[in-house]
Amino acid sequence: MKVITWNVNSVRARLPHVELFLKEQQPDVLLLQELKCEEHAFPASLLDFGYNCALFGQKTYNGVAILSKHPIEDIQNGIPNFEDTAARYVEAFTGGVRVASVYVPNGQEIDSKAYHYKLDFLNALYSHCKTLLGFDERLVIGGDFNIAPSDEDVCNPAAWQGQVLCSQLERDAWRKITYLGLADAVKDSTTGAMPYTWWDYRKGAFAKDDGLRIDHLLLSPNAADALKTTKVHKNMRGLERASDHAPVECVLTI
DNA sequence: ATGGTAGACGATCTA
Repeated sequence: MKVITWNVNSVRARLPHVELFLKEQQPDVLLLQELKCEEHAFPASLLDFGYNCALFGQKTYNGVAILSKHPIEDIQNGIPNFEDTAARYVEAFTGGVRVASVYVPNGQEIDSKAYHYKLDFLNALYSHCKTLLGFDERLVIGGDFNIAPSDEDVCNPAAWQGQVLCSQLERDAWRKITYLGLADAVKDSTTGAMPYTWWDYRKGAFAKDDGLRIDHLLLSPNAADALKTTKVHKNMRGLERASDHAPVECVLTI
């Protein structure tokens, strides 16, 4: 089973890329973030590729979805027990796996209101992950976490020292979630340099490979036992009018 | 302390 997560930065602006990607990669499950549209505005053509969809949309900002070749059941919009006006989390059971598409808040500036909202969101995600792990299912949580877990995940750590995406409190929150027993699929299957998943549109960051690894796939023990390969589809970031994020893939032997 | 780019949207806001 192939599961891929991708922050598309507007699904309508990225329609040709997403269509191309579905055709070429045929993922079983595609977890999307930053749709930037409501459900009625989601491009129907994407479902013509043979996908079912669980969609938690929002106008202008945020919006997350699960596309799956398999039937989708047990859909949950938003993190349970967390008040949030933003559409940043959708979860469902499909093809024998529980999957979630998560778009963690960016945080804007250290100590800003947005930063504390990010930490609150991560704390709620931690609590919910603890609940989900109690189900003892195969679980894949994919998304844009807006956290580079360590300096190995940053091309230029000095420039990002203490900044949002790299601050200690964010990394502490990440560590707390993974220490529940969730595997960082890409890290665990990578030898040598970590692949980046996001490159800023500004200052020619992609051309310089000045990126960060902030999009992740977290696997429960049952899913991690089945992990075969991972891959970052960096080529998608190099296209004209690309999202600033590349798709991140894992293949499970189930 | 701001800039650089992108997207939605129609002046700024988020990233």
